[in-house]
Amino acid sequence: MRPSQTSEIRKLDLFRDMSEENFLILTRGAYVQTFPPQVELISEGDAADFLHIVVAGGVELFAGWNGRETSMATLRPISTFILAATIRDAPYLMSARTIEKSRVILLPSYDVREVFDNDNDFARAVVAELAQCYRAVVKNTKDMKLRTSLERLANYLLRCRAKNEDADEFELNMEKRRLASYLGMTPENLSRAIKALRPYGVEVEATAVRITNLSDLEKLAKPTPLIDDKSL
Amino acid sequence: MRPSQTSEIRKLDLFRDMSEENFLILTRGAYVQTFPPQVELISEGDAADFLHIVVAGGVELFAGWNGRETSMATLRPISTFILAATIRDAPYLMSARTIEKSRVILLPSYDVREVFDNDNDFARAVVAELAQCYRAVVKNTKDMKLRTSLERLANYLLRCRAKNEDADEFELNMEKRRLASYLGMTPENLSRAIKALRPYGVEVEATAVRITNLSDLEKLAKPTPLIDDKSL
DNA sequence: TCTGGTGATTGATGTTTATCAATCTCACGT
DNA sequence: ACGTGAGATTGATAAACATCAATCACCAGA
Repeated sequence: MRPSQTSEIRKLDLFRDMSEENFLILTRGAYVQTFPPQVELISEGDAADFLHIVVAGGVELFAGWNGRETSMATLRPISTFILAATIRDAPYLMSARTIEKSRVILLPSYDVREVFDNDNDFARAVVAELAQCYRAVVKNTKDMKLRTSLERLANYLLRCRAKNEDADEFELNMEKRRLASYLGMTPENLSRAIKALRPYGVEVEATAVRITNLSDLEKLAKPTPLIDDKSL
Repeated sequence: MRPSQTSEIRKLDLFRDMSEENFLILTRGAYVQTFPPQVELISEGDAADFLHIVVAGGVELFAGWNGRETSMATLRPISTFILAATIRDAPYLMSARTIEKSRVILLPSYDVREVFDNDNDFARAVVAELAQCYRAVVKNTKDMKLRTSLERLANYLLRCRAKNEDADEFELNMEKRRLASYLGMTPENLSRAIKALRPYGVEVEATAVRITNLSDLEKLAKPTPLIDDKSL
């Protein structure tokens, strides 16, 4: 593994405060691989052999049961995934696939656990990361159980807007079928929900979104930091 | 704080490997309080001033939005709750109320974070706990998004059966209205779902459940460790 | 023992959401 | 330019689920 290939993950909160020595242990057995779109990187139920890090492209986490499938999250660089399974040495609860051409770093779980056992700062960084992930999933559960699909879409668009520096025009960064699955609805229902938001000042054309009446949309969406604020 | 009142939490994974000295720091400012039923211990949005531990009774975690409310989890002794908020010094994402007369230990978040910063074993124990909680919420999300309400009920009953040493007769340990909310349905819908499970060998009378045809129920429920196995 | 109140159940009805089928759109390779 | 195919949209229908209203069952307190 050439250092140049792994140095870009050094700035992640998870690795920032780690000694160079331990970082080398972590990366000595690492792979960097580039995958085409739609490649299944991991399958739920498999042993967690590697901690994955997307450094370019995009990765979808999804889960299936009884012939059904649902999108759980979309990861953009630079993000780690399945840290919990790696640390606990437990099977993956979710599958992962590339959604476009992507570069992924794979750190052997064995090495991650070794450094975790010996590097106290790393252990604390893992806590911060896991606590963040945990809270994100709790917020997601609240979104799912407390809101209708129309309200979920409205709030999703407001979150996108916030992520784009409060720009009233932005691009959806995923296919509508995947967005629908992420929001817990069918593609047909998403189409209709988008039309239903037009009276609230939302114009969607292909992947381009324009919000023309923020206050009306917010009156419908009723966003709250306790569900919609990513940093909280 | 008399040691006798806090010694019972010593056996929790979270505290088991901690030095006596650090345990004393953790508990020197602790409160032990007994609450009647239906007392709201914490409200979502509040600052996380204490790490809570139920040592007797029962506590419900719930969340609200826009006049709606949903049950997120039921905690039985001995369980900690809102560890993530305590560690991150962030506001609670969920509220908590007693569901019966309960005894609760409150450890000041400030002390928890102090010990967390100084005790490496405790930091690792926190990782284990958070990873477990994270995976539990992910499983819950999969349950919600991939299954119908009938399937969720069927699998819930199978999980109850497993928790009761695979006994085919057991008691529901919560009110039906709360179970309904936890499962993401209305009380009326739960009533009908229970009736709909009768052809699959499920008899429910008040809180008493009897499973008379396990294989039929399992054929409907299709349980999977990746959603239903608590230890995984 | 009565009685008030809370939760559970049942039936009737309405809303939301999924499913199915038929286009429609558009990027892509030939 | 011309098909081709995957995703998106639309309409019609069906299933799932919520709501509303009316009992019913039960138990804690007078």
